[in-house]
Amino acid sequence: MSGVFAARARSQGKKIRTRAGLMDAAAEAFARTGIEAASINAIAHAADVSNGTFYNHFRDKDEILAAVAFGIARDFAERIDEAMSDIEDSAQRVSFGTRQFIALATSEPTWGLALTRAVWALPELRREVETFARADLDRGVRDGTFRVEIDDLLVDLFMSMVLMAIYLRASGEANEDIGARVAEHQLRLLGVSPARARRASHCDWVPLSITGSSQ
Amino acid sequence: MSGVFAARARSQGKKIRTRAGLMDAAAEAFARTGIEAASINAIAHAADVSNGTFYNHFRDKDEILAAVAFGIARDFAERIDEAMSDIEDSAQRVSFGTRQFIALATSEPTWGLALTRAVWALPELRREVETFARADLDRGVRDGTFRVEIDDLLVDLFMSMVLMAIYLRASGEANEDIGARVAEHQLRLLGVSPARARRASHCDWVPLSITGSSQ
DNA sequence: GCCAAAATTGAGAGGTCTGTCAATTCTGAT
DNA sequence: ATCAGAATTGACAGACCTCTCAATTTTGGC
Repeated sequence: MSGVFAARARSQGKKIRTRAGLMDAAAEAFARTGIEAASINAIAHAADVSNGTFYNHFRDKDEILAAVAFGIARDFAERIDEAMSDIEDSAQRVSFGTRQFIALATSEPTWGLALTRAVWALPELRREVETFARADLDRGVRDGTFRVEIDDLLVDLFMSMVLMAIYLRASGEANEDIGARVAEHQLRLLGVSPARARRASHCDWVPLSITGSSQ
Repeated sequence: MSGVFAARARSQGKKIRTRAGLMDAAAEAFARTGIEAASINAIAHAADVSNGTFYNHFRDKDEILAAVAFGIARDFAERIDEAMSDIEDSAQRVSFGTRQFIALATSEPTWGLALTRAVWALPELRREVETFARADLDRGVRDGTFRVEIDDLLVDLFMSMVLMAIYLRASGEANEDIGARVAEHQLRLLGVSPARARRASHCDWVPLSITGSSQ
């Protein structure tokens, strides 16, 4: 029942394993109660260490929040990047990225919610995720698939749409096709024809899942 | 230097004035430090009353949060509704609503930020604002201006775009034309032609402002 | 101006949280 | 197996927070 950080650190030395356990406990607490309400005492207790040990690994809550959030974001980006390495069509790449990002965040709600909460507390995290997303948007403009100028605002809006989708999914207000529907809206926003937007976003796919792909 | 709730309650009885002072102080605290970090002690102190007085008006922080957030949202909705009573064109109405909402939230950043923070804590608040926005979307579908089906997801996405715009504006990352640009993206998403979307969202207008219109 | 009712005050009980540190236990290189 | 250094423990000081309540001040209808 240990988390993803711990699973990945299983073969490492003690210090790294303890750190990973704290990060899993923190992600779980951030997701369940929100960042502010998660106390260091509670995180340490959930990780089965004393509270003093927390301070041997992190200076304060901000530091573990950054470690957790950037760790999750980087992990998501790597998985998605790898999974779409063989997709050439820009519209397909954008819709695939959106769908997979939402699917990953949903397959491990702890991570998804922790991420949506952290984005507003860590502007740098938002920029890092957006840089990742922007590559495929620029690509689509270069090859003529998209007919709008890609600027910071557009990328921010895409981000806000994905965050809303993760929130709706995690709170039970939306079902699993929300990723495809958000992707379709995004493609229309990019100037793709309605027919092609629908085709590119509702095609068959294999959703990634955190637990599934690390095994 | 007192806030908007207080200004509006100036001619009322003492109890109402004290309550309004607490609500202004709370909005200010929620906007500056976030909802969780704002303590009741600090709110009472900022409102120049003792902490015991707080409990004479509100049961706890949730109750004052709801009062503040619904108060702001209702105020925004009324002002915008009135200001666009003579606009007939559906595309114009939608873009006007978006622009004015962002302009109002920006003209009083305290209110704008308090609102964006409260939306995630009060699902009922989000639904109320969305109901207000949805009327013009449905109208546009009926009269043939918009060519997409309006469902809950679409309205949620519009909301997320507006919240992102308010956040960017309040954090200094965007300038004042962001409202028009967001409105333009929204119209394109609704199936309006790019040319008409641009025309309807970038036209001349008179931005509302909280302080300005109550005087 | 009077005075009952309403509103406000502020001290404090009881609770939680952060961050520290001396004492203890564990780890892994030899 | 040994042991020096690394990691962990848990009690605790100091800070802050919520909510209560008896005492005090203010309000506004007459």
